Amino acid sequence: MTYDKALIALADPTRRAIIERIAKSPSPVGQIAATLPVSRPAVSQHLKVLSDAGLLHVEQRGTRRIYTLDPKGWWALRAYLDTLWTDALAAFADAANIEASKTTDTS
Amino acid sequence: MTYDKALIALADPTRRAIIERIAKSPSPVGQIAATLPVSRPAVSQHLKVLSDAGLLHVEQRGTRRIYTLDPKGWWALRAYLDTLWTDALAAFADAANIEASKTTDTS
DNA sequence: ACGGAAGGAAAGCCAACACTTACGGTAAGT
DNA sequence: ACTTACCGTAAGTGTTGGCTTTCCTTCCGT
Repeated sequence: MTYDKALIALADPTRRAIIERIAKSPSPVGQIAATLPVSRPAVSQHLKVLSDAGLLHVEQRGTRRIYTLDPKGWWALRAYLDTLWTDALAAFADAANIEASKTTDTS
Repeated sequence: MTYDKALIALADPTRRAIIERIAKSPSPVGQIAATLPVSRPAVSQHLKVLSDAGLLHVEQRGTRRIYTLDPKGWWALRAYLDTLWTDALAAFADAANIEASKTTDTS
Protein backbone atom coordinates (compact mmCIF):
# COMPACT_ATOMS: atom_id res chain seq x y z
CA MET A 1 0.00 0.00 0.00
CA THR A 2 3.01 2.23 0.46
CA TYR A 3 4.81 1.23 -2.70
CA ASP A 4 3.90 4.59 -4.20
CA LYS A 5 5.89 6.45 -1.55
CA ALA A 6 8.78 4.04 -2.04
CA LEU A 7 8.80 4.69 -5.78
CA ILE A 8 8.70 8.45 -5.30
CA ALA A 9 11.49 8.16 -2.73
CA LEU A 10 13.74 6.11 -5.02
CA ALA A 11 13.17 8.39 -8.01
CA ASP A 12 15.64 10.97 -6.72
CA PRO A 13 19.33 10.27 -7.46
CA THR A 14 20.55 11.81 -4.21
CA ARG A 15 18.19 9.60 -2.23
CA ARG A 16 19.42 6.58 -4.16
CA ALA A 17 23.00 7.52 -3.31
CA ILE A 18 21.99 7.79 0.35
CA ILE A 19 20.23 4.45 0.40
CA GLU A 20 23.04 2.68 -1.44
CA ARG A 21 25.45 4.09 1.12
CA ILE A 22 23.26 2.85 3.98
CA ALA A 23 22.81 -0.56 2.35
CA LYS A 24 26.56 -1.09 2.32
CA SER A 25 26.99 0.14 5.88
CA PRO A 26 24.46 1.72 8.25
CA SER A 27 25.71 5.16 9.24
CA PRO A 28 24.77 8.31 11.14
CA VAL A 29 23.59 11.40 9.25
CA GLY A 30 26.83 13.34 9.42
CA GLN A 31 28.94 10.62 7.87
CA ILE A 32 26.44 10.19 5.05
CA ALA A 33 26.36 13.90 4.31
CA ALA A 34 30.16 14.08 4.35
CA THR A 35 30.41 11.82 1.31
CA LEU A 36 27.71 13.66 -0.64
CA PRO A 37 27.81 17.00 -2.50
CA VAL A 38 24.78 18.33 -0.58
CA SER A 39 24.37 19.87 2.86
CA ARG A 40 23.50 17.90 5.98
CA PRO A 41 19.94 19.26 6.32
CA ALA A 42 19.26 18.14 2.77
CA VAL A 43 20.30 14.64 3.77
CA SER A 44 18.04 14.86 6.81
CA GLN A 45 15.08 15.75 4.59
CA HIS A 46 15.84 12.88 2.25
CA LEU A 47 16.11 10.50 5.17
CA LYS A 48 12.69 11.57 6.35
CA VAL A 49 11.20 10.83 2.92
CA LEU A 50 12.89 7.42 2.81
CA SER A 51 11.74 6.60 6.33
CA ASP A 52 8.15 7.62 5.61
CA ALA A 53 8.26 5.28 2.63
CA GLY A 54 9.15 2.38 4.93
CA LEU A 55 12.59 1.98 3.38
CA LEU A 56 14.68 2.95 6.41
CA HIS A 57 14.76 2.17 10.10
CA VAL A 58 16.22 4.55 12.69
CA GLU A 59 18.09 3.64 15.85
CA GLN A 60 18.85 6.40 18.29
CA ARG A 61 22.31 6.01 19.76
CA GLY A 62 23.13 8.90 22.03
CA THR A 63 23.06 11.99 19.84
CA ARG A 64 23.68 9.86 16.74
CA ARG A 65 20.88 8.40 14.69
CA ILE A 66 21.90 5.26 12.87
CA TYR A 67 19.87 4.57 9.73
CA THR A 68 19.45 1.01 8.47
CA LEU A 69 17.52 -0.60 5.64
CA ASP A 70 13.97 -1.68 6.45
CA PRO A 71 12.61 -4.68 4.49
CA LYS A 72 9.00 -3.42 4.68
CA GLY A 73 9.29 -1.03 1.75
CA TRP A 74 11.14 -3.57 -0.34
CA TRP A 75 8.51 -6.21 0.01
CA ALA A 76 5.83 -3.74 -1.01
CA LEU A 77 7.86 -2.69 -4.04
CA ARG A 78 8.65 -6.21 -5.22
CA ALA A 79 5.06 -7.27 -4.69
CA TYR A 80 3.87 -4.36 -6.84
CA LEU A 81 6.33 -5.13 -9.64
CA ASP A 82 5.44 -8.81 -9.55
CA THR A 83 1.73 -8.01 -9.75
CA LEU A 84 2.28 -5.82 -12.79
CA TRP A 85 4.33 -8.48 -14.49
CA THR A 86 1.95 -11.35 -13.82
CA ASP A 87 -0.88 -9.17 -15.14
CA ALA A 88 1.14 -8.57 -18.28
CA LEU A 89 1.82 -12.27 -18.70
CA ALA A 90 -1.87 -13.08 -18.29
CA ALA A 91 -2.79 -10.45 -20.87
CA PHE A 92 -0.20 -11.87 -23.22
CA ALA A 93 -1.61 -15.37 -22.77
CA ASP A 94 -5.12 -14.06 -23.43
CA ALA A 95 -3.97 -12.39 -26.64
CA ALA A 96 -2.29 -15.61 -27.74
CA ASN A 97 -5.46 -17.56 -27.04
CA ILE A 98 -7.59 -15.14 -28.99
CA GLU A 99 -5.16 -15.37 -31.88
CA ALA A 100 -5.20 -19.15 -31.69
CA SER A 101 -9.00 -19.31 -31.61
CA LYS A 102 -9.09 -17.07 -34.67
CA THR A 103 -6.92 -19.43 -36.69
CA THR A 104 -8.92 -22.36 -35.30
CA ASP A 105 -12.13 -20.73 -36.48
CA THR A 106 -10.85 -20.20 -40.00
CA SER A 107 -9.54 -23.75 -40.27
CA MET B 1 21.80 0.63 -16.25
CA THR B 2 18.48 2.24 -16.99
CA TYR B 3 16.84 1.44 -13.68
CA ASP B 4 17.07 5.12 -12.78
CA LYS B 5 14.81 6.11 -15.65
CA ALA B 6 12.43 3.29 -14.74
CA LEU B 7 12.21 4.53 -11.15
CA ILE B 8 11.60 8.11 -12.27
CA ALA B 9 8.97 6.88 -14.70
CA LEU B 10 7.11 4.84 -12.07
CA ALA B 11 7.18 7.64 -9.51
CA ASP B 12 4.28 9.47 -11.18
CA PRO B 13 0.77 8.21 -10.29
CA THR B 14 -0.62 8.96 -13.74
CA ARG B 15 2.14 6.94 -15.36
CA ARG B 16 1.46 4.09 -12.95
CA ALA B 17 -2.21 4.19 -13.91
CA ILE B 18 -1.20 4.05 -17.57
CA ILE B 19 1.15 1.14 -17.08
CA GLU B 20 -1.32 -0.81 -14.97
CA ARG B 21 -3.88 -0.32 -17.70
CA ILE B 22 -1.44 -1.57 -20.34
CA ALA B 23 -0.41 -4.51 -18.17
CA LYS B 24 -4.00 -5.73 -18.03
CA SER B 25 -4.56 -5.21 -21.75
CA PRO B 26 -2.31 -3.58 -24.37
CA SER B 27 -4.13 -0.62 -25.93
CA PRO B 28 -3.73 2.31 -28.30
CA VAL B 29 -3.20 5.82 -26.94
CA GLY B 30 -6.73 7.08 -27.44
CA GLN B 31 -8.35 4.29 -25.46
CA ILE B 32 -5.91 4.79 -22.60
CA ALA B 33 -6.54 8.53 -22.47
CA ALA B 34 -10.30 7.97 -22.53
CA THR B 35 -10.19 6.24 -19.15
CA LEU B 36 -7.94 8.83 -17.53
CA PRO B 37 -8.66 12.35 -16.23
CA VAL B 38 -5.90 13.89 -18.37
CA SER B 39 -5.70 14.90 -22.01
CA ARG B 40 -4.43 12.66 -24.81
CA PRO B 41 -1.18 14.61 -25.39
CA ALA B 42 -0.39 14.21 -21.70
CA VAL B 43 -0.74 10.45 -22.10
CA SER B 44 1.53 10.61 -25.13
CA GLN B 45 4.21 12.37 -23.10
CA HIS B 46 3.94 9.82 -20.33
CA LEU B 47 4.16 6.99 -22.84
CA LYS B 48 7.37 8.50 -24.19
CA VAL B 49 8.89 8.61 -20.71
CA LEU B 50 7.87 5.01 -20.03
CA SER B 51 9.23 3.86 -23.38
CA ASP B 52 12.53 5.64 -22.86
CA ALA B 53 12.80 3.82 -19.54
CA GLY B 54 12.51 0.48 -21.33
CA LEU B 55 9.18 -0.31 -19.70
CA LEU B 56 7.01 -0.24 -22.82
CA HIS B 57 7.19 -1.63 -26.32
CA VAL B 58 5.38 0.00 -29.26
CA GLU B 59 3.82 -1.76 -32.22
CA GLN B 60 2.66 0.41 -35.08
CA ARG B 61 -0.63 -0.86 -36.47
CA GLY B 62 -1.86 1.43 -39.18
CA THR B 63 -2.50 4.79 -37.53
CA ARG B 64 -2.80 3.12 -34.11
CA ARG B 65 0.17 2.53 -31.85
CA ILE B 66 -0.31 -0.41 -29.54
CA TYR B 67 1.70 -0.18 -26.33
CA THR B 68 2.75 -3.37 -24.51
CA LEU B 69 4.87 -4.10 -21.46
CA ASP B 70 8.59 -4.61 -22.10
CA PRO B 71 10.43 -6.93 -19.69
CA LYS B 72 13.74 -5.06 -20.12
CA GLY B 73 12.95 -2.31 -17.64
CA TRP B 74 11.57 -4.78 -15.14
CA TRP B 75 14.66 -6.90 -15.08
CA ALA B 76 16.82 -3.84 -14.52
CA LEU B 77 14.56 -2.69 -11.69
CA ARG B 78 14.43 -6.05 -9.93
CA ALA B 79 18.17 -6.48 -10.33
CA TYR B 80 18.75 -3.09 -8.72
CA LEU B 81 16.43 -3.83 -5.80
CA ASP B 82 18.03 -7.23 -5.29
CA THR B 83 21.50 -5.72 -5.28
CA LEU B 84 20.50 -3.20 -2.64
CA TRP B 85 18.97 -5.90 -0.48
CA THR B 86 21.86 -8.33 -0.72
CA ASP B 87 24.22 -5.48 0.15
CA ALA B 88 22.08 -4.75 3.20
CA LEU B 89 22.13 -8.40 4.23
CA ALA B 90 25.91 -8.55 3.87
CA ALA B 91 26.29 -5.41 5.96
CA PHE B 92 23.99 -6.89 8.57
CA ALA B 93 26.05 -10.08 8.68
CA ASP B 94 29.23 -8.04 9.05
CA ALA B 95 27.75 -6.11 11.95
CA ALA B 96 26.72 -9.36 13.61
CA ASN B 97 30.20 -10.79 13.19
CA ILE B 98 31.81 -7.68 14.67
CA GLU B 99 29.45 -7.86 17.61
CA ALA B 100 30.22 -11.56 18.06
CA SER B 101 33.97 -10.99 17.95
CA LYS B 102 33.57 -8.28 20.59
CA THR B 103 31.86 -10.62 23.03
CA THR B 104 34.42 -13.30 22.19
CA ASP B 105 37.24 -10.89 23.03
CA THR B 106 35.77 -9.97 26.39
CA SER B 107 35.17 -13.56 27.41
C1' DA C 1 -7.77 12.47 -54.55
C1' DC C 2 -9.97 13.98 -50.38
C1' DG C 3 -11.77 14.09 -45.67
C1' DG C 4 -11.24 12.38 -41.23
C1' DA C 5 -9.21 9.82 -37.48
C1' DA C 6 -5.02 8.83 -34.65
C1' DG C 7 -1.21 10.43 -32.40
C1' DG C 8 3.38 12.82 -31.90
C1' DA C 9 5.75 17.75 -31.24
C1' DA C 10 6.15 22.59 -29.59
C1' DA C 11 5.19 26.41 -26.45
C1' DG C 12 3.53 28.20 -22.17
C1' DC C 13 1.85 27.93 -17.34
C1' DC C 14 1.74 26.55 -12.62
C1' DA C 15 2.61 23.54 -8.71
C1' DA C 16 5.84 20.46 -6.58
C1' DC C 17 10.35 19.68 -4.95
C1' DA C 18 15.30 19.67 -3.97
C1' DC C 19 18.53 22.67 -1.86
C1' DT C 20 20.30 26.38 1.10
C1' DT C 21 20.90 29.17 5.42
C1' DA C 22 19.43 29.92 10.02
C1' DC C 23 17.60 28.26 14.27
C1' DG C 24 16.37 25.18 18.24
C1' DG C 25 16.87 21.11 21.01
C1' DT C 26 19.09 17.12 23.11
C1' DA C 27 22.95 14.27 24.69
C1' DA C 28 27.89 13.48 25.83
C1' DG C 29 32.43 15.37 27.84
C1' DT C 30 34.96 18.25 31.09
C1' DA D 1 26.88 23.87 34.72
C1' DC D 2 29.00 24.89 30.24
C1' DT D 3 30.60 23.78 26.02
C1' DT D 4 30.55 21.10 22.00
C1' DA D 5 28.80 17.76 18.72
C1' DC D 6 24.89 15.84 16.31
C1' DC D 7 20.66 16.35 14.10
C1' DG D 8 15.80 17.70 13.03
C1' DT D 9 12.80 21.83 11.62
C1' DA D 10 11.42 26.22 9.41
C1' DA D 11 11.45 29.57 5.84
C1' DG D 12 12.88 31.07 1.34
C1' DT D 13 14.50 30.30 -3.46
C1' DG D 14 15.21 28.27 -8.13
C1' DT D 15 14.45 24.66 -11.10
C1' DT D 16 12.18 20.63 -12.69
C1' DG D 17 8.21 18.48 -14.58
C1' DG D 18 3.30 17.52 -15.53
C1' DC D 19 -0.61 19.49 -17.90
C1' DT D 20 -2.97 22.15 -21.43
C1' DT D 21 -3.84 24.17 -26.00
C1' DT D 22 -2.41 24.36 -30.64
C1' DC D 23 -0.44 22.61 -34.72
C1' DC D 24 1.37 19.14 -37.95
C1' DT D 25 2.16 14.59 -39.92
C1' DT D 26 0.67 10.01 -41.24
C1' DC D 27 -2.52 6.56 -42.51
C1' DC D 28 -7.15 4.48 -43.68
C1' DG D 29 -11.70 4.73 -46.15
C1' DT D 30 -14.58 6.26 -49.91
